[in-house]
Amino acid sequence: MESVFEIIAEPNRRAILSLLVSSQQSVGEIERQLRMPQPSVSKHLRVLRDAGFVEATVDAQRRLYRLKPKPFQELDGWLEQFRRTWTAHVDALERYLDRMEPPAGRAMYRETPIKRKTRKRPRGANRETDKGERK
Amino acid sequence: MESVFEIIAEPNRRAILSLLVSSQQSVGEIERQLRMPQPSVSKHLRVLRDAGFVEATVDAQRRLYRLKPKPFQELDGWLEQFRRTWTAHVDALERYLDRMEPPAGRAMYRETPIKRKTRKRPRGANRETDKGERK
DNA sequence: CTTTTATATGTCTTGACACGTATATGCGCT
DNA sequence: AGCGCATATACGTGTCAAGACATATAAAAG
Repeated sequence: MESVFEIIAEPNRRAILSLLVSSQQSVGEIERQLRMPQPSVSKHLRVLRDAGFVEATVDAQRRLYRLKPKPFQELDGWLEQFRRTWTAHVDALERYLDRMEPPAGRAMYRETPIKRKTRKRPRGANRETDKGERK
Repeated sequence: MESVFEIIAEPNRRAILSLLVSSQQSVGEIERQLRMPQPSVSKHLRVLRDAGFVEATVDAQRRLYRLKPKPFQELDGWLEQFRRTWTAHVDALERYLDRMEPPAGRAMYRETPIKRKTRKRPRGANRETDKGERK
């Protein structure tokens, strides 16, 4: 469970993180606000701490947890590569061009001779492209 | 399942998504580049399709998959709430502003410092110890 | 038509993980 | 000392999803 992606896949963990946005919180406060059993909270916090999402300072018997930025930056960095995919009109243009021509100069390292007798865009509607399967 | 976070928790799915950044790819191309069994690719693509990460067009017997923006936007929206937590770190902010110059820009950085006093322990705080049933 | 290519889906197994419950550790107070 | 509060951890259990393998479907090539 090493990757930041798996960490935030858990809804309760995301809830905890969102709680901590406003300010640092103790385990008990999180427990009350999320109405979640304390062992659950502690365990999730443990995961979050190990992953670097939060850190805790000791205040007597309680621990005050607060956010740490690095994993979020990592997430943002990953999202970065997709950003131009959705950034407004540029995206539409690119997709349009992509559809017009086969990936020519784009070849990665695996070049497969795609011989295509019939051209693309078969006239028939694509049925299973979207939903219904079941044959 | 079904949340975008769980979708991208899977490393192979993230690999597929990253592959599709450059251009649309057929299942076979993905299979070869990632060196993973074809049924695996198809299954992951199925999940990604259902979640709206990708869409496919039919080209004869093959399917050409390409990215769709919405789930990424959703992720970005979630990250938004944490951004001020790390905007103290310069490079992330820079990288972000780099992409944000066009008109219709959406405000992303706020300078409202929410400073919270660390609360001292509430004496005799009577919380109702809600024992409500969990989900 | 038969074979080959491309992709989808079904089934079964296995392993990870989240949860509940119980218990342990630590601290402050009287 | 003992008690109560706050948090952590250990254990047993059920669920769900990913992988492997086989098979189904569909279109193209021969």
